[in-house]
Amino acid sequence: MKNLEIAAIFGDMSDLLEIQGANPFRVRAYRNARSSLESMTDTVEEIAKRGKLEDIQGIGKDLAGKIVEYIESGKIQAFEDLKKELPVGLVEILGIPTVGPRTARLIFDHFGVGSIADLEKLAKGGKLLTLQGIKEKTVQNILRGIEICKRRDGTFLLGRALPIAGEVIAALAEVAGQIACAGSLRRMKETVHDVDILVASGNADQVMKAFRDSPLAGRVLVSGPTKTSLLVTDGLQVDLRVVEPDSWGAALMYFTGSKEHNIRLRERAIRRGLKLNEYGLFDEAGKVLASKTEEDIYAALELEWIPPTLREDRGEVGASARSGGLPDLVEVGDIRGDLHMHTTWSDGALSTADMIEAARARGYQYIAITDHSKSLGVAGGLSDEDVLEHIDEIRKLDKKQKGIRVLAGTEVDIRKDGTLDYADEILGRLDFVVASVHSNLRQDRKTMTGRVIRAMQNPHVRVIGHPTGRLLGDRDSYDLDFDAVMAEAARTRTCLEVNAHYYRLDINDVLCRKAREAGVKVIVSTDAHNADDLRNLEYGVATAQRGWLEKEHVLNTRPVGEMLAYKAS
DNA sequence: GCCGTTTTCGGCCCGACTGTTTTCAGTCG
Repeated sequence: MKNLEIAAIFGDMSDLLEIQGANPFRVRAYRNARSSLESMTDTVEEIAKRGKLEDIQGIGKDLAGKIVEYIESGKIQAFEDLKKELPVGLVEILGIPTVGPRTARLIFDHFGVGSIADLEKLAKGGKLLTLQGIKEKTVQNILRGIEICKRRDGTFLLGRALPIAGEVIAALAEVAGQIACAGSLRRMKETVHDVDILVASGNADQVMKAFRDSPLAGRVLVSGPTKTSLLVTDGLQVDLRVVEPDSWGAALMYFTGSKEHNIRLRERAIRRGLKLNEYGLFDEAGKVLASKTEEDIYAALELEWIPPTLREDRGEVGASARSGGLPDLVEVGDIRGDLHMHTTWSDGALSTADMIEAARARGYQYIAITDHSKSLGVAGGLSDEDVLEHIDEIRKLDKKQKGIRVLAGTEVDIRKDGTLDYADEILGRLDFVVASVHSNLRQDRKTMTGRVIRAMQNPHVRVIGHPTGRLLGDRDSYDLDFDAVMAEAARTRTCLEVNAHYYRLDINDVLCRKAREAGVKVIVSTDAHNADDLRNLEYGVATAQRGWLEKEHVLNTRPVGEMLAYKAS
């Protein structure tokens, strides 16, 4: 995807320009452009063809020219020139916590260092101490930063970090007045760098002490009167901030971000002659106009309250200024059925009966049992005979249920040529068919796209499971032309899954929004292999929210009859 | 380098914490 390639180049350019000491606003322009390109749903190639690149937020004449240059020649000369002056390895050095552009530049100018490994040797050899302004403490911080870089590899999965945040909140509940999770975790980003916890209390010292003394706490990184950062399990960094109860709303907004969303709000405040910071919204005389709740502050800026999952500066501020402009987001409680789960018939941990019971306990009106198909040997895929036998079992169990409908389903493999792993005769006997790619993952774009499209053309296939196949931090997406996939999904009334497992979250937020725009419905399912996995639904719903999806865009918010009628097979 | 409810030039978000400093620069979020 050229969007992401160009975004990465703009990101590297912004870092190198910053190290070079360029105009900070120019640096920011490149960063803004990167962020725009990363969250776009259309490809730059198409937009360029239409001559509309300058319509993209943060792209002006100059950057539009650079995008065209990259599309046509595969490189950007300005970036090549920059790399001649500064090694691109400085970008990774800038990624070390505590090392900013000035330090990176200082070190490079004296030692010509161009990688983290080289920097680590210098630091350990005591060479950095010869530099003006660097003493032992700074060296130790750089080395610690390098360690953090190596260990955390930058990110933690949402589904790992959120439970830890819950434990911290529970541990501090007694000493905290109000307490909440903020930051990217509150926005439910798929991966987070750290956990932000916000507390309102008139006695900050007591809260900070309780935090430092809690059994979860590992090494303390910084600790002042309003902020303490420390490391917990697995090197996850938790930042705790304490604010006065009167500025709770302003602080919660500020620390929830995103940074870009906050900047948008501050600009709006400035245009009104106001100032917004973490303490409140102030007029020119310094008088507080709003601070206690987020709703108050948004209202004082003539905005509707914006749900945290939308706060990414993807048009939400503008939408919130118009009455009814914000989406009425789908919620966990709207989901009536989970349509992707496994049992001991293939690679699940529970029997069919136990899985049904676990799902019923969550209050669903319907579920689909969808074990793997025959060619997925590693996951115990069911033979033709087995799947027929399993259908019988599910039908018998369904008859015994009250209040929950159990659909006989399958997660059928999409074979490498786009045909399915069961004959239509078998698929026709099932109530619900999920079709997924599990093999030959490295096909080229055209082949893979054709393969998925062919599967969608089968009238029995209601949804494509984990459509991109990515595994967060471990495996990239298949190479798919999503414009073509979405168009065919809309035409055939085939849904795309939002696989809710926090290791997948597939499709992601950006593709959810694209699906909405393309008129494609999604189905949020857990792909549960045990009872605990069923709880992952909240991550999938949050991803749908981040993609601006409303109840009507999510098929499994509908009653079972209506859901099944959507693609009549 | 972008962008327009003050606009096509002159702005561009704001404060806390740390370390190396005697009043502030750098980094971070």
